[in-house]
Amino acid sequence: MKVTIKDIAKKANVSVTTVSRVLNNKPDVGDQTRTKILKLIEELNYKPNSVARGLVMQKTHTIGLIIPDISNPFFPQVARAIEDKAQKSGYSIIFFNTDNHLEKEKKAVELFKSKQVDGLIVSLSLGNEEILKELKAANYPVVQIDRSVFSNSYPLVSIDNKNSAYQMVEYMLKKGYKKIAHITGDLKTTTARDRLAGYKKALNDYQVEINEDYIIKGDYTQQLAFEAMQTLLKLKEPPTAVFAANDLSAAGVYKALFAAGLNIPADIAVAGHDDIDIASLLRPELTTMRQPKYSLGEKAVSVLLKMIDNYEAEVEAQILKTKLVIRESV
Amino acid sequence: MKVTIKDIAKKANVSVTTVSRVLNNKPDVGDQTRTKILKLIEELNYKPNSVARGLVMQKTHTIGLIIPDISNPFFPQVARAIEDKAQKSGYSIIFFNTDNHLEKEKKAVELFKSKQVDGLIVSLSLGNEEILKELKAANYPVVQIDRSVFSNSYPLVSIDNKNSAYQMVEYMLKKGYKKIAHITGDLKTTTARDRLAGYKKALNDYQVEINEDYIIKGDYTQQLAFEAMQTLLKLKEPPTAVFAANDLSAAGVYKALFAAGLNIPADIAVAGHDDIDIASLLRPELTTMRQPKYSLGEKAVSVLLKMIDNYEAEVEAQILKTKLVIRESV
DNA sequence: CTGAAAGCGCTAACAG
DNA sequence: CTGTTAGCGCTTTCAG
Repeated sequence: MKVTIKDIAKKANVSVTTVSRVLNNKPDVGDQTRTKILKLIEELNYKPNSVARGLVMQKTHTIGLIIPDISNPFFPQVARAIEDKAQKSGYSIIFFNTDNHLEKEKKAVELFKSKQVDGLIVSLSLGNEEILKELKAANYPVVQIDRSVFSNSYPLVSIDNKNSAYQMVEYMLKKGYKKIAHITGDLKTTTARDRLAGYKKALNDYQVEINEDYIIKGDYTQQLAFEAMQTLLKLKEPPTAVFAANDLSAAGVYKALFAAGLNIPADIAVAGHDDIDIASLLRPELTTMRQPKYSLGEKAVSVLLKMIDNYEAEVEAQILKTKLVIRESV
Repeated sequence: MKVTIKDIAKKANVSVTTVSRVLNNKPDVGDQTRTKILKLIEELNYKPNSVARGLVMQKTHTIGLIIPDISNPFFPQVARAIEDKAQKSGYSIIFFNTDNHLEKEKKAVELFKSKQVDGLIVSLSLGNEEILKELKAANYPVVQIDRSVFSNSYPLVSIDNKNSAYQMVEYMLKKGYKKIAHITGDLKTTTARDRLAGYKKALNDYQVEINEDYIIKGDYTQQLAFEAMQTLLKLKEPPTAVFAANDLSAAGVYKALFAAGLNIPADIAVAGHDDIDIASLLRPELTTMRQPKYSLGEKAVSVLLKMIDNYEAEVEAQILKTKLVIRESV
């Protein structure tokens, strides 16, 4: 059967305490005893049961990750960074996909609490401020990633979405485009709202009137962006450029444009946001704003670990920089 | 502080045993007592500690997932399916990236054992048969996904890679291509070896001589495929078609071809494998073999759960079908 | 229908 | 330097 600390103790003729001491590299163990025990551990291939350890230590060395969808190309790199960083620090990652579904987000939090994870990295939807309030009241370590649903509660690791969108639209404006449409992201998220705000601000600052027909609601998916673009094309006066809220949406725009026999950027210019892998693979290559996806993940973990180690420590939001990546589509 | 079963018991003036009974929906509890306890649980917002439960039940309702890299576009969909299916069955997923690194794979297994996960879904590299043998000896529930490193030990959920590659090459052959090169995947994996075998077999069956210069070792990454294609182009007699071991490699091939000012498929035809999202986004759209990624993940979980529930149950390998997706690149 | 007692595997005072 | 004791939060006989 499974070998436990007792087995080691018995075979070594010592108490479990002593075994526990060598397991945890504590002093106060005779050299002879120590080596004897170490040998036994080796021989019997004993591995401490971390569930038992977790129970007494009140610490599981596990982090819960709550994201909308790991198969959305933005998240794998973030998740990879999170797992890398966690791995290095001796933590494991349990992940949970929510599809931005409020009920699933709640379920995830309950699950993680019952699993006694040491902290949470979350990307929630607007409407779930309650969750964070409760967590906060219980002093649970949490960091928000990508989007914030309740900014004053927990540190956020993200980018300045408004400014990032602004930069892109400004670039388009400076290129001479005036009829710029915007396909939004899921407006249940702060990121989508902020990008929309950035788009509007840029137009305002450059004295270009905002045309509500040019703002179509999307949800960050290719499919909806495809349909949005079709709507845009049916306009009396179609736009000459479109800023898609993310690259996946830009890909949907590409498809609609190709289907209509239009050329990018000659007929209509297209910009995206995020710089996911496919951006440089699209033809023409997509002009977009690069998010430091890997860094976001790393930072989130380091901020969280700081909170875990010392809840009182001052942990600040980390707003990383995006970068305009000029390629061929604008 | 955290509310425990004891707190509930105390407030309800009953023993913890009774509370435990209602927690687990056991009979033999008076209606009055039950409702009283239920009310208290609600009021105090009590959630059972699953670490403690896991310790006594010897069951954590957790599955360990060992994959090379979640940010490789093939895996997110698989991972999503795994998490979905697990979630539905009350299990959580801890994931671990190994980069096909033998040491990391070992570390992952050790970690998961110490965490007492109920089972493992693994995608390992050749050279780590030992791991599986040990696991097997300990009767640990494991299912291999995508690739097998030790076929007779544990069930494999995957596709018939040899046959799949064969189909693609056969299609190219029938299209009239004779000078077909192959950029392999990472030959530390069975998938890459099988695809290579399928490629060779197709050429043989169609009496096309195998030209070793046309077989370039890759590792499933875009970068190496890019370089491989450059090598191919320098050949005295460059190929007229190339079968890349996966779509990511095909993307690398695209880049090299574009850089050389060549047209696809006019100058050189390109085929991939897997049908990841970008395949239909590339221009020209990529002809490839579709892997049922989501199904692979689902099946892996259901096979594993069967093993967990009853280790003796006969669980068979699941070899799913791939599908030739003809688009524009061949 | 209910409770007392034991124990899952481990750590942590406290003695000696 | 080492062992005894208690206990983490929960489930499970076994009595009553």
